[in-house]
Amino acid sequence: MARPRKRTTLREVAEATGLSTAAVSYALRGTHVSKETEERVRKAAAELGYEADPIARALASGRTSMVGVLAGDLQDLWQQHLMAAIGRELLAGDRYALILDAGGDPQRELALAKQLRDQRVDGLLVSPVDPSAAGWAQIAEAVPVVSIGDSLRRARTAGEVLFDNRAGIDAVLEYLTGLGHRRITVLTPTGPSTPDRPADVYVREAAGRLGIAAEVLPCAQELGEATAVARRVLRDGGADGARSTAVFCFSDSIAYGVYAAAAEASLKVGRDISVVGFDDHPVSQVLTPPLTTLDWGLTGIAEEAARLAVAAIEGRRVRRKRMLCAPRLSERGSAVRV
Amino acid sequence: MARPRKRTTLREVAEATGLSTAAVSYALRGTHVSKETEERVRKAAAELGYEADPIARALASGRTSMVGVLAGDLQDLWQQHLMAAIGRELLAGDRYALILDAGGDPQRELALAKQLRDQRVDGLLVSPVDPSAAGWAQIAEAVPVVSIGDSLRRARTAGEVLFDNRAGIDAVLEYLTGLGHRRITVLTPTGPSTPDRPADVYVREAAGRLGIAAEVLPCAQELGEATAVARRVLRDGGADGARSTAVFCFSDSIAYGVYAAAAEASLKVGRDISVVGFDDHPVSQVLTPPLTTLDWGLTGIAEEAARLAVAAIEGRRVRRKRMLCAPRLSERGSAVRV
DNA sequence: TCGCTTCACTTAATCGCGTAACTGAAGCGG
DNA sequence: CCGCTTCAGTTACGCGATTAAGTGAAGCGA
Repeated sequence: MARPRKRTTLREVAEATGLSTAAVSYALRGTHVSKETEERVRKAAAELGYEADPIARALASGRTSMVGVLAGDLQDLWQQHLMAAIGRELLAGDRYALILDAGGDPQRELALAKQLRDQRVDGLLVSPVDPSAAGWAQIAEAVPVVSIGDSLRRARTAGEVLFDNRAGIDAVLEYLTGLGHRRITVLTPTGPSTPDRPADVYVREAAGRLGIAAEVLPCAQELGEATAVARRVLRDGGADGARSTAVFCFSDSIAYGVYAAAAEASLKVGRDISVVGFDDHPVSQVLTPPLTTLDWGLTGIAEEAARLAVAAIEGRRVRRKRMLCAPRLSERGSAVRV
Repeated sequence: MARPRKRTTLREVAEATGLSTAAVSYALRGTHVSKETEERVRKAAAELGYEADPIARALASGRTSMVGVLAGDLQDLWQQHLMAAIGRELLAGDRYALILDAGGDPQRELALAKQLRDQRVDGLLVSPVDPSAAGWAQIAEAVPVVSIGDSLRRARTAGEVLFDNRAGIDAVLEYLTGLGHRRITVLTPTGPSTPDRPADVYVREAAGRLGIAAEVLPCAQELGEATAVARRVLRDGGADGARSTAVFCFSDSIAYGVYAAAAEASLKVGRDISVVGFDDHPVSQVLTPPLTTLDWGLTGIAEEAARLAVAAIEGRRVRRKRMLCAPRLSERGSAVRV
């Protein structure tokens, strides 16, 4: 039998079995027909190599078996890591994960989200660039959305996996204070529009409480730029000219930039300068010294996000739509007593 | 005007303008109609917030504006990096990149490729797990496929971006030999079925020519496993009990594992042991010491792959369907004279 | 003025499948 | 034996577009 040029359609199966297309459609779903015809249809379908066209099915039924996964910015190593984990998690549950990258652009983020919705993805996981955008509302009412890392406050989402940033910030600053640091530089990633992440507020609060000085600086995720910023920090010191003894980076990527800048300046991380990261990327353990950072349980995050999405898709109620991840300080060698 | 519950359809625009759906369809494409009606239709469409349903359009026309990007294994940091770069590249050309992860499974790889084809992606970029699978042929005759890193030898692809592995291997082994190394361990990533990558052949040839001993060992990409393998290598030495003075890793990920194992064993990379990587992941520059590795020009790869795919989609002929990337040895601090 | 082309649309078919509504026969209790 | 339910299919329509083919009017040269 020569390989068919075009794909086999439902109609062809129907003709082969002498049934109507409807009967075949029902049969393949196992409802509405007798056991024998179902068997007969299945056999014919297998012989003809029939597989339902997902596009036609999506148009008719409005459903697919795909889940959209929208990354705010795939430049960020940790997001790459997270997306890969989510993809695997969903695939394990027999759903295809379509991963898209908004490239840090809020406009594009919404455009892609709409595109995904229009593709009839059954669910949408998003690690948002701009969680406060109004556009999320329209999207969330057309498809179950699970957000990761931030609440989409203007939308009714199907679930959230959040990080207890305050706890993480407190833990790190307390840890550093305990090691004797009194002047700390904090590097926070800043996309084009993240107007409402209260990270710097938390930092200031904690610093006040602990009686230490903390200077918050924005810093891009991309390694080259992060290195450039770190270079300035290590050279120039703070606003008043005094140099920090520790740098607390809100993403491990940024911390890598600090490592690079430190090496350039012949400063040894874990001796001349202390560095702490924020999200435990796998690479962090192989640095010299290994990066002290926060472990949020990536696997758990991916699992939970997938679980929430799948539950929403299947119309199941879940007990808790919001998971708040607690950080664990993964103490390695990059921060030392001063 | 209340936000419409459902999306506006072509028919609604037609009714609003008193035209037929066909006229509207033509008008929006700017063919077949008068200037005035085109303008009128555009205005009405904008007012009603009409956007064509991509699913319906795909069913009717068989086209979308999406390109599938299939990663062999997103565990691999370099592939994460590559996929992100490709995604950005395509997005810059106004096409959506759907990134999928085969997770290193050849079966799944083909299944996902078919899924993508059925989604009517206009093109497919793939960094294959199993380039010799017969299934690629069927896929490539339904959609233009551009492969990256390996030839899909059983399929007629629209283009290829290959790496001159032999040149890379020669360059590294010559470099290491020049530094005085005579016994080198080579760690190659081995998925479930990569029967036909002649890397070890190249290694043996080069080793013979250079008069050195090279032992080739398979090694997973994942950092934990890579570290475990490296641990054994550093402890046990080669088959005859002698320890290599250099480790040549066929991916930077694996090299990171060697760094970790070396640190555990209190060996200093770039002094007690030399390490060379293969693909210049951004992180490689921030390691201590920075990893000596091969630079294949990632940006160029992403650009070229996207260019080939887009050309094929638009039916343009390209002069050279095959690009062979030459490596540049990026000499940093991890390999030293012995 | 006739016939032919061009223009500006409309009609209608199609893409491949899902599903509500209908039909005819069988089963069955009363 | 009748009316009702159930079963096993069928008919027919819808999903929301694209697009080939058809149609009537206007334009135009001879």
